[in-house]
Amino acid sequence: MSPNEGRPPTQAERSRSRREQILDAAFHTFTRRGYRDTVMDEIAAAADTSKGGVYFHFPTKEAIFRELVRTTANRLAAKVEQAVAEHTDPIARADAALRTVLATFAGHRTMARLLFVDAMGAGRVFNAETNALHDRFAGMIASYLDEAVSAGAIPPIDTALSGVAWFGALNEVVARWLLVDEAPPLETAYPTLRALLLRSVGVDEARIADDSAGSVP
Amino acid sequence: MSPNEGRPPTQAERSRSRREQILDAAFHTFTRRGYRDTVMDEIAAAADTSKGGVYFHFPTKEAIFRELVRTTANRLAAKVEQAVAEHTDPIARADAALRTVLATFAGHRTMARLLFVDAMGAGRVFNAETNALHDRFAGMIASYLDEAVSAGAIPPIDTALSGVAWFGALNEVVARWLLVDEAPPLETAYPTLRALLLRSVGVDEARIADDSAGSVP
DNA sequence: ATGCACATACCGACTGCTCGGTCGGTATCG
DNA sequence: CGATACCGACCGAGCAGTCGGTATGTGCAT
Repeated sequence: MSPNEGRPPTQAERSRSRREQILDAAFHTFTRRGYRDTVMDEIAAAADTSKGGVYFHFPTKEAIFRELVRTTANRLAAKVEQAVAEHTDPIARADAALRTVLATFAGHRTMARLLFVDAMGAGRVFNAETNALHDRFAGMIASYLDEAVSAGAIPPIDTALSGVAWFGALNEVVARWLLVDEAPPLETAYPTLRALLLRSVGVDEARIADDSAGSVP
Repeated sequence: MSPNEGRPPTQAERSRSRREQILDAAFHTFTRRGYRDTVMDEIAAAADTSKGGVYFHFPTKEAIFRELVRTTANRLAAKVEQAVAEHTDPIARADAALRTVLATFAGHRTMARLLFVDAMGAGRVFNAETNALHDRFAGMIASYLDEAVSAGAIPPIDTALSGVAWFGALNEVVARWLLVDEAPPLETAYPTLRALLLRSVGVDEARIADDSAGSVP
């Protein structure tokens, strides 16, 4: 563990933990109320501090939101890349990516909400951000598809557009799941979505039926 | 034409045209600035009237927006249904729907923006609205897919989820096109997207290659 | 240890501004 | 003379961000 155990925490430590606390509170508030409808006093209250306290650690509301989106996206991307790295077969890799995203979102509704609902609802200022975010994930998918193409697993296609379409399909399924009240578990959509997407890029029917899926933690 | 030509317009006529004028102005302002960033004074100015004038014809900002979304969605749905009605073959019908949406959006960037970008950015209040809108179009797609299934043109699949996925893919492609500055014409995406989507629901490769597409006005 | 000087962390009343909506008034039409 | 259409100054609520203040460390000299 850390080198010092039952010791009064230093100022820097307390400061960092306070920061995290505020970030956490902001995350929850943003995901519940959306960016624009979240009031700084609410974040402060949820973080058991005051508005002044929040503004001591962060310069603006926007900065908090940006940091949250960035780190959340990073976390997800890391998870996906890790899952993908466990496979070498290109189709299995694409498949792993899909499965990981779905599983992650299924486990953390709020995470998905922040990335895909609020990021849109945050207003035009964030369009560049959102755009980059979507590009990033669509690009990830496209690169896996590229691998699959050059490995001869699927016929040559417009992988960029396919990446966008895959992402869009995924996004919509997740978004629908987020917005509907009595939502059936997201994982139930996986087999169908998997088949749909793999078919769309011309994967063999035989390969699609072969469900050699590993489990996701 | 209308029964009376070079005659001073009646009060009711002027009122209606003023209403349209305001609706038009609101449409353009909403699509340029987004719902939240649009100010009533801006709408009034764009409509060559005053805030009071706007509020004479509409009770709230929200009412204007709702009406715009509703009528815009109706117009699009009508176009699609009309295009679909010209075909009997289920695949051709689904195809026509896709083509129409793409062509319509290509011709009216702003229309797409209102329906799919602003409707999300309008805040949580409109979630129900947006949800219903997405459901409506996903449902339309699903019903065409259902036809295709019962006609034996494609294997039995989860058409509801496929509709959602199709719509999501379409939506994302359009959204990307809307947000990128140097956008290549949207129609260039059509052949690829068509192939992608049709393949995803198991249409024969032969049928996909057969591009018996009619033209869209 | 004790006192002191300074920094860090935090507080909450207040400010300044934005913006949806109102209201008393005016003009034009029928 | 209504009624309908329109005007724009004004109201008031909401809210991001500020600022003067307090309290709690932290380093250092005595």
